[in-house]
Amino acid sequence: MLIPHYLHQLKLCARNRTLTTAKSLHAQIVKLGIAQCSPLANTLVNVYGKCGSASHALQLFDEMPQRDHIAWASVLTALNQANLSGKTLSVFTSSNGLRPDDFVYSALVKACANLGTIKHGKQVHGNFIVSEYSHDDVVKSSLVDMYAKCDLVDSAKAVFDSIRVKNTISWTAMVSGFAKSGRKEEALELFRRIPVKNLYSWTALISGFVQSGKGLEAFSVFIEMRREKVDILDPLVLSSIVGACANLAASIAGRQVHGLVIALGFDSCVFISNALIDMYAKCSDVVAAKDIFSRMRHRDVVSWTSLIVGMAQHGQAENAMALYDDMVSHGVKPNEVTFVGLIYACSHVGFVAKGRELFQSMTKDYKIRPSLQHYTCLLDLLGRSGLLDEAENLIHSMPFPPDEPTWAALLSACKRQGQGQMGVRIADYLLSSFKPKDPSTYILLSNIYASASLWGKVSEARRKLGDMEVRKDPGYSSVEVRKETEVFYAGETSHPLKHEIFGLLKEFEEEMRRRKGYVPDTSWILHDMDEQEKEKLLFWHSERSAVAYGLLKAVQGTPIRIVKNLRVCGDCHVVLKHISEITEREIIVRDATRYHHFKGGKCSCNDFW
DNA sequence: TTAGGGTTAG
Repeated sequence: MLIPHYLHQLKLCARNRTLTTAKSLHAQIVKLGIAQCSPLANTLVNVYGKCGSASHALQLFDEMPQRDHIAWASVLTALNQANLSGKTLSVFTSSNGLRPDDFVYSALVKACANLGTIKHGKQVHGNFIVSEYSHDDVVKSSLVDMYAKCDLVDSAKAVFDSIRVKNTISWTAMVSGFAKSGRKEEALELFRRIPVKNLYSWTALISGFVQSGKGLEAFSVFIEMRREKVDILDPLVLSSIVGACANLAASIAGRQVHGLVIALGFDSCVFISNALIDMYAKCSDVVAAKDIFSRMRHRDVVSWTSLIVGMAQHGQAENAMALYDDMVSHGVKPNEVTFVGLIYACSHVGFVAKGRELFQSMTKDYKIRPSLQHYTCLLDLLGRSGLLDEAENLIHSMPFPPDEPTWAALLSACKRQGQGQMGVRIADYLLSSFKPKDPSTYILLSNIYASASLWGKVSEARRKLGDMEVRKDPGYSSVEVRKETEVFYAGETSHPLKHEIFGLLKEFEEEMRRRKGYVPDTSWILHDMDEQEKEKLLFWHSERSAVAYGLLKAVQGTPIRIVKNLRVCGDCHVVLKHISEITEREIIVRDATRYHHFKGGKCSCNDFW
């Protein structure tokens, strides 16, 4: 009677993740001398895994005099659950020829999925196919998940089609694969065919859409889910939908979702609070982000990092540094994302020594290998501070081939520092052998050639940009005024308030020309047309109409918040600085890559974008 | 004993 009793108690521990109770039960089992009973030992391994203690599971496994397939499957699963899938594969390899059963196959496939090692994954799949378990639907479900996680959605679909009895789990794995890879129609079609949907299926579709940048689609599915009255028993879907608000910079929707989070009682969940910090920061409301952070009772590295990155992006470098010191003194270890934020902050205020120090500390104190992004951030910092040779040396010494943002960082540094010769040398290389894909790189190239009077090359850069223009999205900006969002497209002249908007912008332009010596910088327009036409295009850039509308309609004294799909051009950047000074209003613009807080004639990006 | 959904950069 003792053994069934302990098995029952241990299963309760596994369900409730109570490690202390598991340890005390383990001690009693040892004292009673029944620890060698293999169902008990295997269940203990399993419980330790579920409670997140891989070391206990592994120790127990090592001490087993005999190991059956259940023991192997339990320890491999425990290692997967503790996020140690590398160890899963090495423990299996050390088995010296264990023939996997269906359970072991599942654990191995999951390990490959977690690690993203498709080479191993295909090997395991091959062995599975020729094994006596080759018809097992559970293993096939994990294979669907593995291929989906490794971006081989068609392979996932092939395995999915071979599953004889599909259940909600296998359907969900496939829906998740399609949604994450941006295959919207297939994801939706498959989702509609799921006979019994649960919260996992809805979450898979919604989060997949968010991850593939389809925030609006995610929202419409979420609304449908609410309409269907699906019980939100756990908060995972909420963190995804908060993320959708963040990516869309949809602050009104974001606040509503925040309200829902509170109403459902998930506001003390760390994951959700982290997502909310990020959402408020991305909606340019750093005060609200700080408020969420300060109310949290438990914070993890993502909580600290989200706020540090938010501050860095909004030009609050000193605050970001102070928060980092605070984080370290709280004993929280920074991760690779923390350092991206910190070095980014340094580059915006020109803290060269601090940036170099952080870059070194990352490797020395925290054993984090710098990624290409860390190098690009450091390169930005060096280039911006005029240390162009050091920046170029860094490009040659880094252990990665430089990508387009890296070259763009060096090029824009050359332009800013007036290093025409170096700029032309790099531009020549890019144009002849690199094949940039970002239109803004061609604008940069064209500007560099123009300042060196190399007109032939200017037109070559323009021609290449022209070739890709067909695919370019039309520019638009949105502005939120009194809980309503108004969208303006570039060149749009059909708005009901067009006369008021035109009048206000004309007034600003005249004042800027008279008092600030403003001359429109038409080098940002690369179409072939006369100067007057170019100035007209600049005048109707969507962010200007949006700002004018905001100034006409928003509550006096409140900041004007703009979200733009493309990057703000250099001329609009100058104009918005002037407008913020003339009107004494704060204008906050989130463009495709950066945040700009215009206030009193200055911008938080320090004219670096 | 095995399979599905979540947060920070870009």
